[in-house]
Amino acid sequence: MEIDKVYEPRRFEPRWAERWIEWGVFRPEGAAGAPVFCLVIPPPNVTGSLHMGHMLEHTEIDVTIRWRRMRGEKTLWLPGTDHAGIATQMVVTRKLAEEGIDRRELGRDAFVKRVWEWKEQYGGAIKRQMIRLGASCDWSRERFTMDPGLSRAVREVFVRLYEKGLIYRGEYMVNWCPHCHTALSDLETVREETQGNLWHIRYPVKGTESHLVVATTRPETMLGDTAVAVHPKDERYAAFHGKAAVLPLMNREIPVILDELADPKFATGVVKVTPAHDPNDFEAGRRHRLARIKVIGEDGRMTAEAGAYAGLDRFEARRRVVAGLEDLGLLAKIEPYPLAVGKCQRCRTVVEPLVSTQWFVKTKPLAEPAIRVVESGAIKVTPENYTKTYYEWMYNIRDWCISRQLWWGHRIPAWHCRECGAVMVAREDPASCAQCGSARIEQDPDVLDTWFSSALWPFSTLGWPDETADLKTYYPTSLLITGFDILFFWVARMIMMGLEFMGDVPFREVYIHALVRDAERQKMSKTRDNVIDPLVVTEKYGTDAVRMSLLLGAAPGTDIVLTEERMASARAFANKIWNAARFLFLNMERSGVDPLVPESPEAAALEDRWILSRLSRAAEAAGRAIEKYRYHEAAQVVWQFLWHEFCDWYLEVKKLRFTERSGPTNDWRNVLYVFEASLRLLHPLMPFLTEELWQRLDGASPRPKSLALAAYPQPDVSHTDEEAERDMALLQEIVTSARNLRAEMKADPKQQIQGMLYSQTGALELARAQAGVIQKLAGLKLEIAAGTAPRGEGVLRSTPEYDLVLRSPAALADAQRARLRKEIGQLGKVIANSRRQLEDPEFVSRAPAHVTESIRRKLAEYEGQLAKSHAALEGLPPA
RNA sequence: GGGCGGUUAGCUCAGUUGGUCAGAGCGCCUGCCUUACAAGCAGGAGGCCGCAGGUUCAAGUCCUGCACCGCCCA
Repeated sequence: MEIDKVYEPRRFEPRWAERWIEWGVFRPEGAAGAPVFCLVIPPPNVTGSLHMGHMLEHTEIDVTIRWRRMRGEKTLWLPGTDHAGIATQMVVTRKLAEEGIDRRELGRDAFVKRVWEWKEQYGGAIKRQMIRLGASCDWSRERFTMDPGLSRAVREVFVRLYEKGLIYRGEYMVNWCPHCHTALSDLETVREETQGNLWHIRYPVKGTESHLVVATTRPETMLGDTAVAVHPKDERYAAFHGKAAVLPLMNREIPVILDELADPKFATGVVKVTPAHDPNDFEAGRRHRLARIKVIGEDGRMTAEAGAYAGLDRFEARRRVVAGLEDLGLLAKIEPYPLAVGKCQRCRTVVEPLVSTQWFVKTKPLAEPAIRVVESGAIKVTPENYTKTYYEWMYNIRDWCISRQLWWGHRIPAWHCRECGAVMVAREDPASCAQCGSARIEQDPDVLDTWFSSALWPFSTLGWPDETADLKTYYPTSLLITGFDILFFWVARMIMMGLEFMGDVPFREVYIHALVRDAERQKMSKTRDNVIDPLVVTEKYGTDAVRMSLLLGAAPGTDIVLTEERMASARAFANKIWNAARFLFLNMERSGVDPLVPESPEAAALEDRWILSRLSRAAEAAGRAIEKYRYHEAAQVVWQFLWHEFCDWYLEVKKLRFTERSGPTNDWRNVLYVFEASLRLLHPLMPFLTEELWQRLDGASPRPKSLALAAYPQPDVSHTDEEAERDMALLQEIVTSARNLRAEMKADPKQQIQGMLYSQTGALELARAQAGVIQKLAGLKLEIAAGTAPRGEGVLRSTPEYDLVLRSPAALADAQRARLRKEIGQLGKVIANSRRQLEDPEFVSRAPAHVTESIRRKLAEYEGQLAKSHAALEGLPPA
């Protein structure tokens, strides 16, 4: 059997990625009555390409999915992408601009057509990448938020919510991005700490010689001021109640109003009120029935209302306004002031709070049941801490602005009658006005927020509003794995929509994964230029190694620091497994054994009983860890088992038993059995390597075409063998102490050394039975005797179970003496500790028996060892 | 301002209900090209578990305060 000397994943990973799909391995199967497990992917943007965050998310999902599948569950991972309204429109607009085409000249329909063309051409990148990385999704069920079916779901939901009064249209203040030229939801604006100023401006008070000084971070908005507010209880300004101020630069008279908007403790305690350009002022404006004067337009330029400043960019207007005030001597002072500026999540433009007519979802009624399902545990969130964040947001939820002034997306199914002004919201496009019969109706130009369609994802992807078989089988889905950054954007909204339209939760569990950071603990981002491209490192280290390096760090609630060193070490692990396989295959040939895996082991030798017991425990621990999203633990358990138990000890012992042309002995059958089971154990974590190796084995009886469909190793009580584990541990200890002594006496690695082992316990029998193994692994010629070691024979290691003595030149006495003294010192400390505890009557009377008992036993052992160490020290020739 | 989290070996982190739990990987030191693997093998060093109190027979583990760091929301 041919096998490369070094693990080279590039040679087989792409092949398996394709074959798994060809073979239909990832379609949900499972015996009748098998449990169903379904997970819908957090849909990546069609515009995007895969980054490390995706790879982590997909790896965790894939581990879970593969493990469930191997457990025989009917398992579905449903993939797809969302249409990313703003991002995609921006990308295509830019591309058109490069061709010298203006989107507006092109027109809406032609533009949308171009976006679809673009999507067909580039939108497949994510899918290809996912396939390459082995994501075990059922691609036959791939969905896109703009698919006809999902679009129908969007429309149905919109109509139903509208009919129920949960969608309304109105003039409100929204976050407006002057660059993307659309309204944004609160969540789509990100706050950024910026160094700004607090400008203190004097507003002359009419009919007096005095001024009111207002402080503002946005002086240009003063052009739209329609009031000045002071706190009703602020005595300082009592004299100004009922007066009016004269707005500088505009010479407009504006009232001094009493409102709690003004914080007496902040700056001067006087605040200018601009109802058209600030959310708080907007509310104050309503309370006091103030006019709203819009001085900044949708394009970020000053409107005609801004008088002399009309047409200026808003930031230029700011400079001019400040200069103007200065000229008038009305600028009291400029104070540096840090502030959190709202920016567009997509393009980083400073958002402008603007009053405009938008569509909103009334969220309170939807939020209440969504809070309850988490409180009641109908949805279990891991790590649990995130529930607090969730509640916090949900209790203070605000209405959701869902209209976007874009062309790419689900167009709002509302029609406006130009004759009578009626608004119609309908499942089918109307031909005429329902109220006046006029044919002069026009569809609302806006589209819906992409998250509106994403919120329906767990059921729209399964066929809703039709009652499809998939919907019946897979809803509610079992689990959602996603990042905390979209807890509000997406998770909360899916819960609300799922409850409203399916009458049930969209998923039973949510696992929130960590963030991937670089070596300096920085978040990976394009702007920081510290991203590790998954496909690049996958080429270099192998997909399996990158997966493993992510998993090893994936402890719940802990961010992952990812470095290439980690990937290199994971690759070393893969290489180790690869070479273990290579060793087996080469030796099989030599021994004339077929790669035929028996159905059950024929445990005979100690190492067989031991490894089967360890395998059973590893399978149990790995499964339990995956189930609890403790991926780091699963990875560690499997790593430890395969490398440090299977390779380091089991194969090393078996190596001694393989002889040429031996044929299929029990040793061989057991090795093959354990190796095959180990590949199954490792498969969810490292699918490519394990599949590649597994395919080179045959089964004694028919087996699935892919390892992905084989059974995950089950914990097997008939294989757990405490005695074998104890004996093997003792054997390992004997070998290790012999190697340790050899190192201490600086023995030539190739030199066989004369040794004596004395024991008065069960170790005697074990050592006699395993003498051959000990001798070979430790490089000894060993004599075994009952009793304890006599003095002064050579270097000694003594334990409660045995004394091991290696013959050595007297010159080594110094090294031994140092070691023994150190040992004696350490023993002295633990003995003193144990004694102190045991002499404390409180401890003895209150601690449970097993604790005191174990300390008593240990104390006896320590004392015995101390005596032996002393004796050995005295037996040494004088220094 | 409100909320959440972190502080354990040189680095990155585990440590599930308080009772030998002081651990892993990487790095470091020593010796080995032992025909599966130098991406390896064998051996080893290294930690008052952030600081100060408290609860308990017993505290990385529970409570309080403090210090520093990070994140979210206003």
